[in-house]
Amino acid sequence: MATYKGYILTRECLEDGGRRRLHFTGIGRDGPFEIVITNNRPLFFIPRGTVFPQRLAYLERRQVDLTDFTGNPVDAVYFRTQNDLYRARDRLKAQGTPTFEADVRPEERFLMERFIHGGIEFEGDFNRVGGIRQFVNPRMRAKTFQPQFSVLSLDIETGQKGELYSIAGHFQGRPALGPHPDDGESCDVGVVLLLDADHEATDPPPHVKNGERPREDVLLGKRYEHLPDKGVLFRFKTEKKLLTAFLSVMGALDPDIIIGWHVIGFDLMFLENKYKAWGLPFAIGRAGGPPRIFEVRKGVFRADIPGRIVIDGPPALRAAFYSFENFRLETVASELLGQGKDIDAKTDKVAEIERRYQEDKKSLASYNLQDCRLVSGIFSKTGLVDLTFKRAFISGLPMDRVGMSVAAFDFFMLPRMHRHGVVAPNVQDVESTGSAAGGWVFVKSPGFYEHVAVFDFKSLYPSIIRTFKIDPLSRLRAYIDPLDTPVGTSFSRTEHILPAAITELMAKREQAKKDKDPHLSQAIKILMNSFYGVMGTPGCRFHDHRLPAAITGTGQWVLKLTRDHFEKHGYDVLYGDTDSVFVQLKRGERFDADKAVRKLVRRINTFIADTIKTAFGLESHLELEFERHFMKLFIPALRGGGEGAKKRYVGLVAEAENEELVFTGLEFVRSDWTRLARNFQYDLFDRIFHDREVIDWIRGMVSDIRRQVYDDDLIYRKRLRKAPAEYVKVVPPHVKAARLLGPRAEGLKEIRYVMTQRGPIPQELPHDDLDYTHYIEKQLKPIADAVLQFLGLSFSDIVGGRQLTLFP
DNA sequence: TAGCTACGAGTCTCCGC
DNA sequence: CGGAGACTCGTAG
Repeated sequence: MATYKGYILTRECLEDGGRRRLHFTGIGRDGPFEIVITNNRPLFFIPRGTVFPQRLAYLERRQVDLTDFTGNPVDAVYFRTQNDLYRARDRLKAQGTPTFEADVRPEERFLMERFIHGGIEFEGDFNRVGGIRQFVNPRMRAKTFQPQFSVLSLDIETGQKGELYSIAGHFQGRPALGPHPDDGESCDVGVVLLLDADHEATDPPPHVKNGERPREDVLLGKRYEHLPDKGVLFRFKTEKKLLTAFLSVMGALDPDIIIGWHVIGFDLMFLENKYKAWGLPFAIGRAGGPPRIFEVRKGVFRADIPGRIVIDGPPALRAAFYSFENFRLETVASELLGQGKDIDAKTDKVAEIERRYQEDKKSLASYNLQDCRLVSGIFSKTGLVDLTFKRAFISGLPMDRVGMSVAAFDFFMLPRMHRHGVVAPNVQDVESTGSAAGGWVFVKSPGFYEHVAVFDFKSLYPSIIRTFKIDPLSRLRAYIDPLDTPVGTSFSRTEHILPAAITELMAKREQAKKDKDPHLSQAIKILMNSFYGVMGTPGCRFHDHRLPAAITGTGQWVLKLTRDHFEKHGYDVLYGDTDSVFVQLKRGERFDADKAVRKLVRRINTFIADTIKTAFGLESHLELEFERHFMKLFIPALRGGGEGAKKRYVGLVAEAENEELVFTGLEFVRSDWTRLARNFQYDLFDRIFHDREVIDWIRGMVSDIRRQVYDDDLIYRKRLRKAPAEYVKVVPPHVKAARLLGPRAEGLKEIRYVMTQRGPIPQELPHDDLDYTHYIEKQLKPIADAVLQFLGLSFSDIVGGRQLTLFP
């Protein structure tokens, strides 16, 4: 028996005819493998002493040294199949008996109990099944392994009547078969399969049958044409031949990861239907298996493909906190790569695809392949595959589910709770225990300030969890050596799980920063920050609102402590939000601010550590950091009155040669204000912070608006969170606009509209009667007055009141 | 096939006058 | 007709 290392890509529990097995697919140095586990039995827990209902099908009931959350002992009950388990759970529920952890997916449980985060070392013999090495019940243990993924960027073009025009793929990695099948070198190649009834067809590459590896070298087959940039084009007389050839291409390239743009909800779903319509198996999985594609929520799709992972560009970018004006491929590509598509946004995309298909099929093929390359480029530039891998590596979740915070918490917490003798309830049985307050926000007075230092606590909530031992176990065991948090709720000083985990994660994160591994660092940050959130939702089996309440309440206490300390030492603390304080530097400190803030940070951290030591007998892991120095800062008043507004400010940062305006919460950063307003606000503050003239400039803006100079900047953009007809209580302007689109508004998620004499009108409808007065009054005036009032000026005075109140 | 709360602004709608 | 409050969205952290 040999030992292997590898990485698990997919995991599932398969069950048919009473036969049940866990199925893991992955890749190692020697290519793909699958692991089948047949000797694993599903289980849940029940209260000890429970009497089973009649004819309950189970294998074994065993006393175990575990209790539920209330400390009552439980038994483990084992079943032959998952179906037996679910039936038993339901029958027990019907007689009022709770079950525990009956909803934990068995394949996840298998991995989490072994602390396997994808990387494994395993020992056993294999058989070749479907061309893939299959190991049955090998010995397995966790072992770090980072594979070189092969990635296929996939995109299709379709006709208006639902024809499949072409399938394109840009492949990077080591193909199963390819230009260099023997030496296993990495390659970079584009393939387009094109429907062309008139062209003399090339022979389709040989179909890969189930259980067989392709014998031909598809990419170097004899009859193909070249496309720019290492692309090859195959033409097919019929859709059926094209679809068949695509299976061969998938078999030959054999990618680990499929990427694309809405690739699941559009491309894969479209293809699935096509294969079905032609009576062909949609066998794009490893060893020829079919994918399962489904809509998880409205507009959110998932694809489970045997042996492969699908990562869709837009949701993956969102999860990594990228933000763009919109998530169209051309927008994101031009932003990240500085290039657009072959067909630019202004032309009618559908018509252009149609034209190319009719007149110049080869150019359609190039276009199709170019989209694939754009997606590849976006993934490369952002490192999305690596980030996704690192998130999976840190959380234990599969790469296509890394965003699932509750699942990540389960994966971490369940096995550790078991080792502390506790089992958790089913999620279904969790009820909300109440809600918790959040962060504390304060603001002193609105207006202009100079030399403001911003400090914030590094990972505040994770540090609080670590310092005050806040987690589900320490709450359950609060009777053992208790400590009281500043909000009163008590926790055990000695019995806890999360604090040590956070200590470890923070250390790993420091190391990742040293190692220049930003994705690992980001993955750790995301996971640590999710702990607080999940404990506050009844969708998490460990929910107890006292946990997040203790975290946020302690956060508020720490922030107040910090502010008070600064004030006691004679500083004005102008503003604070959750984990930050804005401190006015003293006159003497302004010229060597670096030195001053270093000293302040040292002093406050010592003070906080001393306070926590004295008051709670705990070692502080809180760390205030210097964040930035605003040369100038403006805090607006509430629109309604004299108070300062929270979560809204703009500051001027100047470091060496570089200067930057930082807007927070203001119109400039809000996507639902017009470009006119956003540009106006930026330029206005740019002028004011640099003591430049504003009065004539504002007058000029106003007159230019009426002279139609800014007509392209007058578009409002707003999301529609419901269908237009579903807004029954109030009908806001963007909904009014959407309704004018009639059936065209179907499924519309976002509307762009302009304000006309007739009211809001969708951008795509004729509008030659723009309401300039509206834009001056509603987009310029409020932005101007928010700051002018502090300069003894007013917008109306500047532009002349009559001009505003009189309709032209 | 469910992380959290705090906050501001604009507009609409209702209600009392 | 004016004010209050609800609704909706987008944002900070």
